[in-house]
Amino acid sequence: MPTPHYGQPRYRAIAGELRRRIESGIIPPGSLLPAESALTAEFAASRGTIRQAIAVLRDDGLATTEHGRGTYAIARPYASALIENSNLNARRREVAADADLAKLFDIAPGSILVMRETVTCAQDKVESVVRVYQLLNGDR
Amino acid sequence: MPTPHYGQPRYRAIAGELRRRIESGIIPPGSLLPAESALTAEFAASRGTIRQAIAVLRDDGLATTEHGRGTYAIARPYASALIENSNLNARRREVAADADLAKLFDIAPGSILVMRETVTCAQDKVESVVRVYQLLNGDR
DNA sequence: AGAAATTTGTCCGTATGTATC
DNA sequence: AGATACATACGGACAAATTTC
Repeated sequence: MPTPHYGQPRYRAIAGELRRRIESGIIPPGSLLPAESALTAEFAASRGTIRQAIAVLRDDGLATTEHGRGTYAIARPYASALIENSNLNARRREVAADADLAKLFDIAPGSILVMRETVTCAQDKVESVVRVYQLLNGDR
Repeated sequence: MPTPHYGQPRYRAIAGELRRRIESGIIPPGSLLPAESALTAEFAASRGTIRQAIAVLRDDGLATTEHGRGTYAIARPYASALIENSNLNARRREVAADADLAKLFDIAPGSILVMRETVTCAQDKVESVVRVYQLLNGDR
């Protein structure tokens, strides 16, 4: 199919469906989601779209993914935040501006900023952590 | 989001930022750059734009890409000298690791890290603040 | 212990539609 | 009109971690 993104994109619809299954217990916490290949078949979507949907779940803290294993459902929709994701690059968070950031952005300390964190690894070790702070105006 | 390519197109600005990280050792030679998806998130740009930026790096001999693996930084004996971003201010500080950083680097919270802070401006306004954290000693 | 299958990670190329400069 | 950019979506291929046989 082409790409008419009327209303809701497909990956969001799929993410919503998977979210329902997790939160309703159809996919119990700690269990594996169906493999990407299975979801591809079930939703008749491309793998990229499925992976996008799963990324939404990860971003919402509803799932974690392990290379070669699969994607696990997570119990609490919140609170785990960043902890399990240290092996994954780029996460978006909203944080309070510290004094320095407040001064730079010319905002009040404690105001909310968007932070994106990227981890660069070399030889199994964390090489550097990059944190990008931005105002959260027109972001999606 | 609109498309204000004031002066410099976005993909060139991103290429410039990545170039800086490579040439400054933030992304050491031989290591992998963050994946396209990670860069997409960090720079809040579309995949096409990120790929364009990486293409610039390849073209400049600063990176090579391997199918299925990723994009590697390449050691460049030359100094950049040429390219842009005079509106970039970087400074170096030593800071204590917060809980997240400590976990990522596998060090004790409160340990000292090097932080380099870069402020990028657009039209007199602070657009984003980038903080790069690295270990003090065993740097390459 | 080793090979094969499974599964996720990443990149490649392409395509459509929308919007702005 | 053309260049830039975003968001979405497809299909294919190779790489790497894990599991299974």
